[in-house]
Amino acid sequence: MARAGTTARKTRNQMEKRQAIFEAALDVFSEKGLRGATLEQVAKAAGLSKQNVVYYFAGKDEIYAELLESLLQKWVQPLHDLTADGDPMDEILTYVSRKVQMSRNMPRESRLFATEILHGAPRLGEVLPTDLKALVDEKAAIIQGWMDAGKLAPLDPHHLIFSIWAMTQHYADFDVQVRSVLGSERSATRFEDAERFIKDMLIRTLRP
Amino acid sequence: MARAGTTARKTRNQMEKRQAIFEAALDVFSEKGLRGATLEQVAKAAGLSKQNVVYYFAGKDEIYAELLESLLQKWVQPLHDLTADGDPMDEILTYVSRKVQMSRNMPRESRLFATEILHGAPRLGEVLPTDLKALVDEKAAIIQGWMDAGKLAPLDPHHLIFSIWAMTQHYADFDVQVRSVLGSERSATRFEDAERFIKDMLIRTLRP
DNA sequence: ATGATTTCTGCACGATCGGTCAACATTTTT
DNA sequence: AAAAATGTTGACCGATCGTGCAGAAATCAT
Repeated sequence: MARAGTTARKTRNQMEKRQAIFEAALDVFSEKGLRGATLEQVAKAAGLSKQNVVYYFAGKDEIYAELLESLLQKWVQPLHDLTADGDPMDEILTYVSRKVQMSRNMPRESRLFATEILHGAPRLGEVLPTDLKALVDEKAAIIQGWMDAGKLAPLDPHHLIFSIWAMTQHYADFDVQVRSVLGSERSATRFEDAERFIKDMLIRTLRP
Repeated sequence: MARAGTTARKTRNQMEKRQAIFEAALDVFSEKGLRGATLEQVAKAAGLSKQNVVYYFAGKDEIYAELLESLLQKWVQPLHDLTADGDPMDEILTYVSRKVQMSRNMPRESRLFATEILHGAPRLGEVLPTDLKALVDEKAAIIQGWMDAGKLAPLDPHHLIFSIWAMTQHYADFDVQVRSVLGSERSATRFEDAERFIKDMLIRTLRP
């Protein structure tokens, strides 16, 4: 057959190889960007030949696009899990915890999205003003409800979410800078320190 | 002569052309990244031919390196201007103002540095652990002094500076996302709203 | 075992990019 | 005005990259 993946049906082997390519692509793309990375670097990182990679994916752009799409869900999951059920402050601090945890454990994913958005999000342009906006609006409404009920200090919920994104992701995206400024000793505990700092800041800010 | 710029002496014309190339390079590099941008795109944006650009600069990498270096000073100036002389809260809020202003008026510069650091800062790796660290340590010591004097609530000054960087630069680096989530109406006032939000947050946080 | 299907490679094309060089044009200097 | 220095362009080269394709190799079904 000409190429794998032309049909929706995927064998076990195909899934594994595709997964290996995804993993390699995440490594390479997050470090060098889409345009800065080469197919051969991805292939080598996946332990395959360049032509073999093309057998499993139509091309470089398709790998990148599918990788981005496959990570999107996981990336916004913590915000999804913020619900109106729990205690307001707890919900927000738990969200911060999970976001810091993601910066620590998934820095490649963070940098991948950061680079994409930084360059204008040409491959996310469709989903940002629809899905992401709807999600943020929904959660902002919940937070607004808490504020209206006097359970949190009144602040703009959208910008509150932005500030949490910014502060938490900063430690993944700009890790080199953070480590350089902190020095080698303080760098060891940078994520714990960051989590504590951000939580302290939000507690002081949001306390009614 | 083989090339301009081989000697340190620069004529008026050379300075102007080099400036035009810098301006064009800032446009192109901040949007596409170093590897994603081509010399011809820079040349076209500068109104010159590709060969003519190479006449004024040794090559693409040199343009990028010199551009980065020429912007570095301007980029950290606001932090330099934070001194122990003024009122603690005023100094910090003024710093926030200037950083938000830079995100609004110099988004290309912000994205240029963001991309560079995101990709490991291979061309800044020397200056981050020395100059930048020294600068941040100095200002962190000032803030720490204010906290010790009971003029500000006690918090980690380094992470305080990181959080200000993160929140303010977020509105330049991830502008597409911010605008998508806010929608067209609310986007119009995003920088004013952000400045107010961040200041409110810091006032509540740092109030002793 | 044998034929069909899947997986992988060798070869190579076309395009693009960064950079070189010689020649030509313009400006400045004497 | 002549000469020298500076500025600009056209033609081109080597390298790299993404991709297509024929066919070999391996795996699987019968």
